[in-house]
Amino acid sequence: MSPCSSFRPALEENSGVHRRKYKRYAKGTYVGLLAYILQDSPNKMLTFRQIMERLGVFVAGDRKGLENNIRVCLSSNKCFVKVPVDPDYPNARRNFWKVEESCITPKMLRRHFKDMTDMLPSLEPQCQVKCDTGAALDPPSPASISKENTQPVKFSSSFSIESLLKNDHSAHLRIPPVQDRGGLNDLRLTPAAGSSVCWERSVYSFTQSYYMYSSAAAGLSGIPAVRKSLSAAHEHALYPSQLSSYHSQTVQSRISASPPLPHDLRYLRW
DNA sequence: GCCTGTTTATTAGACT
DNA sequence: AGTCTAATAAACAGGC
Repeated sequence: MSPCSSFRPALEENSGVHRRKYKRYAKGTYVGLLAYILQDSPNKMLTFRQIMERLGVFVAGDRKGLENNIRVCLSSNKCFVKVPVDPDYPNARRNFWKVEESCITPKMLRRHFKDMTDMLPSLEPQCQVKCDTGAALDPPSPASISKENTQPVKFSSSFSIESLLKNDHSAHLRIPPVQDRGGLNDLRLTPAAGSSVCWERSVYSFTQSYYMYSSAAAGLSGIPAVRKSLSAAHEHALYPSQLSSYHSQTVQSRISASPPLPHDLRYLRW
C-alpha cells in the first residue's frame, strides 16, 4: 500500500449535492504542513504570500480554494499567531505568521504529526505516555483554561517541534539523495542514526505524503491534482537537509546564509 | 479590484 | 452511535 493509495477523488458521480470537492488527505493535515513550513523557514515565520509560495511546490490546481483553506487554518488555529511585518506601524493585514509552540498540545502533535510518529516508533511511546495521562488530552475545563494560558505547555520531548527541528538543524549526517530513498516502509531506525535521521526522513515522507486534490482538478475535471515534480532548487528549498551538497555546509554557514531578521525586512514588499 | 484576515455554516472522516 | 474536528465554501470587512 503506497502512502497515498487511499487518496480518492471525493466527488460524487451526481455531485452538486455535496459541497466537499476535496478528499480529506489520507495523511497529514494543513496544520501539520503549515507548522512544518513555518518552522523550517529561516526566521520561523512567513507572510501569507510566502507560505503560499512554499505550498505551491506541493500543490497544483485551484489556488483560490487553497488560499482560502490556508487562511482559515491560520486564523482558526491558535497555534498560529501573527507578527506584524512592521512593529512600528502594525497593520492588521500585513503580518508574518509563526507557530506558537506553547499552544501545541500533545493531542495536536499526535493528530497533525501522526504520520511522523508512525514512522518514529521510538518516539511514539513518549508521546503516548503524555497523551495517555489524560490531563493533557482532555478538553480544557473553563477553570483550567486560565491556568493553561498562564502556564504554557512546553514540550521537551524529542518529538516536540522545537526538539525535532533542533535535531534537524544540527544534523551533519549524510542522507541519500531523494531518488535513492525508499518509501515509508523502508525506514529503519538504527541506534547510530539517531533522531536526526528519523526527523529528516520523517519530514521527507511527511511532505511527500501531501498529494493534494485541488478543487479545480478534482472538482472540475475529475483529475486529481498531483504533486509537482520538484526542481533541484525546490528540493533544496523544501528539503535542504536531504541534499548531500547541502550537508557540505556547516551549520554556521547555514545561519549566515539565512535572510536578515524580519525587522530588517519590514519595508520590503512581499 | 485585489489581497488579507475573520467568521460562519456545512460536510464527512476520525475518534471515543 | 454520537461527538469531535479538519476541510471546504462563501461572505464580509478593511487595507493597499
